[in-house]
Formats: sequence, structure tokens, C-alpha cells
Amino acid sequence: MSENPLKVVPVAMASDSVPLDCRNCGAYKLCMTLWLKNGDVSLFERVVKKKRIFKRGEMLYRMGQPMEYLYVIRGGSVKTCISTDDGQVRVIGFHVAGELLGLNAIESREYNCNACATAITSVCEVSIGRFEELVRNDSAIQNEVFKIMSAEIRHGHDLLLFGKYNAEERLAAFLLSLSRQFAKCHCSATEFSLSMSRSDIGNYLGLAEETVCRIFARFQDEALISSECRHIKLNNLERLRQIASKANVTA
Amino acid sequence: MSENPLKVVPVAMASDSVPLDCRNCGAYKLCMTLWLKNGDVSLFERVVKKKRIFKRGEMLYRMGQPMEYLYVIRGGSVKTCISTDDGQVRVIGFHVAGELLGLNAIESREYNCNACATAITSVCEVSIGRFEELVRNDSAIQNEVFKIMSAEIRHGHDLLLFGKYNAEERLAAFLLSLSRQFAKCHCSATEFSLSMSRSDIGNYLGLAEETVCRIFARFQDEALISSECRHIKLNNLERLRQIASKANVTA
DNA sequence: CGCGCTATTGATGACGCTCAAGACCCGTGG
DNA sequence: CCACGGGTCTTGAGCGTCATCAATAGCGCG
Repeated sequence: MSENPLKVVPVAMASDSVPLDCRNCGAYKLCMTLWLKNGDVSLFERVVKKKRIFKRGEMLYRMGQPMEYLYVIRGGSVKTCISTDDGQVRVIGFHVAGELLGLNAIESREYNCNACATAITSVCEVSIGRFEELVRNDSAIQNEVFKIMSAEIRHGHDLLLFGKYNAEERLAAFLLSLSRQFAKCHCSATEFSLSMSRSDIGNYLGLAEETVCRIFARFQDEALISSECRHIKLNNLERLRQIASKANVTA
Repeated sequence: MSENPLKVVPVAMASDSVPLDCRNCGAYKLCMTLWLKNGDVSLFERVVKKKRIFKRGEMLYRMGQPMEYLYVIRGGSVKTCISTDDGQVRVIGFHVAGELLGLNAIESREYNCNACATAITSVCEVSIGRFEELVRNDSAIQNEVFKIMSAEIRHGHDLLLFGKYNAEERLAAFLLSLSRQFAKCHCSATEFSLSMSRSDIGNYLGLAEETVCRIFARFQDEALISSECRHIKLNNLERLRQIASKANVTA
């Protein structure tokens, strides 16, 4: 994320007509490129088709559906998950403001997972047709797409490695990754509210809901965290990091 | 795989000077496009830098290394795996003739996993520099890259879903997927030799080596398979399929 | 106010891991 | 040629982690 080929975009030049809340958006550079590339706001606005609000529990898109839009999360939160014919479901990601969703399946033209709002969520809806045209002709955007897909592959790998760790280690790692995610969007790294249920967390980490509860309770007992339902405060990042990076050394 | 945008390549036109063993290669279409696009064999041969042989246990590339070459497997077999700082390793794939390896990290310019030959393996080594140039300028090749990365993402999802199934179900599914893989390269779908160890299989499926052995033994007892060390014969595909697709209905 | 969803905590036991020992195979070197 | 060692495979015994089942409490929402 830090060394981005698009970072040279002359922000100041454009800033007079950019919506204020776009400035901190994770897709800002992408959007700006689309915009500057074509020189006028009208195109930008044709690409970002419209803003939409999803309520808690509503689906942005479903696995297998033809891909119509990309979504940039402006606020709220979204979980993505995959499912099988026999009804198994697995949560594969939680997403917050600034993230771009729906791109991973650009080749098959079908969404390859479900995306579901876990809270009131506001998004920018980006028409895939126009976007793709731009991908084809602009190697900077092309690279941005590669980057997003690479990140997706790497994230899958991280999830696979979770299988190697026990419940405590997984949950500690999860809390730390949330901490980083919040820090990245200028929120507190040590105190935040979870938008997802215990059940979702369990599913994501490959644990039962009850196990997640128990580990939360255990962490609470040991004063590592203060957990009041979905409000979490991390009291001992150092220790959490120890646990997350293979507890057997310390415990 | 079946509906490929490159399938219109006029094979006959080129066939007089194509090496015979390229015809059945999974990367054939990709190679041919590179070739036809540029009209002469010399370029093709500059892109496919050279052929190489890896012995069992040798690494084609390592995670984190700068990406120099792509590899097309001509014969033999390769396992890919990821590892963590604390020494955990997870096998994420087994690959056979015709597969293209090393592309998934095209954006970061570093390999994002290890690739290790599990048998004597012959490959075509493709220089990444020239390849990338072609990607940038050819939307058919571009699309091919998207396709490979998409497949990687989907495969990651499949592996994650394994977590939802028990040991028998996972192994049955694994055997069936091997069966399909062999069928695809014109080998027997019901009788084949495994190139990977029990330990590798276990790691791949998220099971202990011993558990894999036990399930093999159990399948053997129930006459589902005949397993003599690494030589496997599937005697009852139907039943294996039942097990693989959620055994609880039948057992 | 009552329904449903979520969270919590307890009791129980199963599945698969760990440890251990032995068999087998193969390549190496004496 | 055989002996040796290392790697792989197999099987057994025992245990631990975590899933499952169940009951209850809390909360938001219609």
C-alpha cells in the first residue's frame, strides 16, 4: 500500500471539486486516476454510478451473480463469505471504509463470494463496464487491479495459516489485525466496536461461536482486553502479540 | 478453462515448427499467443528462456525472492507452500504437467510462495521481463493473467472450505480432485501414483500425517480404494463422491 | 410486551493430534 | 555385497482441544 505507482497524482490540482469525504478513501488514488486521466468530472461521475446505502444484513452482491458493479465502502462494514452447495458457509473477510469490493472475479464476470453489510453501510457503486475499459487501456490501473488481486491471494494464505494455530492464538491475531485496520482509517487502535457477531468471528477463524466467547472471557480474566459485548478495549498489546506469534514460547 | 478467449488461435498455421510436446501443454495457448503475436520463433524462444530439470526436493523458487522467471511444468510434479516467521509451513497446492507457476505475485515482483519439486521435474523457464511487456500491451494475455490469478483465489477458497469437513470427507475430496487432475492430462482417472508424501497430503488438508494414513487404511478396508504405498486405485468413485459431498447423509 | 437474535457459561465427549515403536524402502559407503 | 542410516509409512495408545448440546440471560425491535 505504501509504495503506490499512482501516488504521484497531483492532488492539489484536483482538490477544488473533489468531494471532501473522498480524501481519506482507500480508493482515492484509483478514483483520482480515473478522473484525471479523462480530465473532466462528468466522466468520473459516470464511472462512480451512484452512492447507495445498505442496511445491516443486506447483500451487496452474491456469489455466482453476473458482476455489474464494484463497490467502494464509504462507511459502515461488510463481511464477505463463500458457500458450498451443501450449505456450508465460510466468512473470508471483514471490510471497512475505503476498501474496494467485487474486483476479485473480474475475469469470470461473476462475483466469487457473497458480500453482506454487517451494519448500515454506505458505498460508491462503480459500473464495471466503464471501469474495465479503463483497465484495458491504462497500465497504472491495470497494476492497481493486480495489486488488489494479489492482496486477496495473500489474505487467503494468511487464513490458511490460521489452521496451524490454536484458538487463543487465532483470536489474538484477529484482534491485532482489527487494531491495525482501525488504525489505518484513523480510529483508535486499542478501543473499538466490532461490527460482526461472535458467530461471524468464529466462522472466520474456523472456531465455534462458543469457543470465541470463552477465549474472550479468558482474555478478559487475564486483563488483556476489556470486552463488553461488541465494545473491545485492548489493554496489553504486547502480550497479545506474544500470544498471536506462537504462544508456546511464553505460556 | 474450457471457454478460453485464446482458443481461436490458428493452431494449424503454426504447427510445423512447434515442438511436439508443447501441443498438450496447459500453457500452450499462452505460448502460442506470445509467438503468433510476434510472428517469429526467435522471439518465442527468447521468452521461453530455457528448459530446466529439477530433482526431487529442489526448489524452483522461494517466497520473498525477487521474481525472475515463470515456470511451465513439462513433466514431473511440484508442490507449492507458504511459511511463517515462526516456522509453520502449509502446503497450498500440487501441480503437474502443463501448469504455469510463479505468476500470482506479478504485482509485488516477489514470489509469494515456495515451489518445490516432489519428483524429477522438467520445466520451461520464462523470463518475467519480456513476459510482462507482453502483458502490458496485449489484452488477451492480460486476461489470461487475470484468469490464473482468479483461479488461485478460488483455489484458496476451496482450501478454506476444507476446514468445514472432517478427515474422511477431506481425503475423499482430495482423491477425487487428483482423479480429475490426472484425467485432464490424459492419464487414468482411477489409477495413479502419488508424487507427494503422506505428510504433504496431511499438511495440505490440514490433517496429521498419521490421520491421513489411518483414513487411507479405512478406505482400503471398505474397498473404496486399493492403496499400496503411493500407488492408488479408486474402486468406488460413486461412494467416494458421496463421502466427499458431506458424508453425514449416507454414513 | 413478547419474539428472536446474540452472547454467555456449563457439561460432555468425539475427533484428531501427539508420542512412540516398528516395518519398509532406498541410497550410500564401507 | 551387505550394513547402515535416514526418510517414509503404518499402527497403537492416550490425551487434549475444541465442537456440540443445552439452558439462560440480555438486548433490540417491531
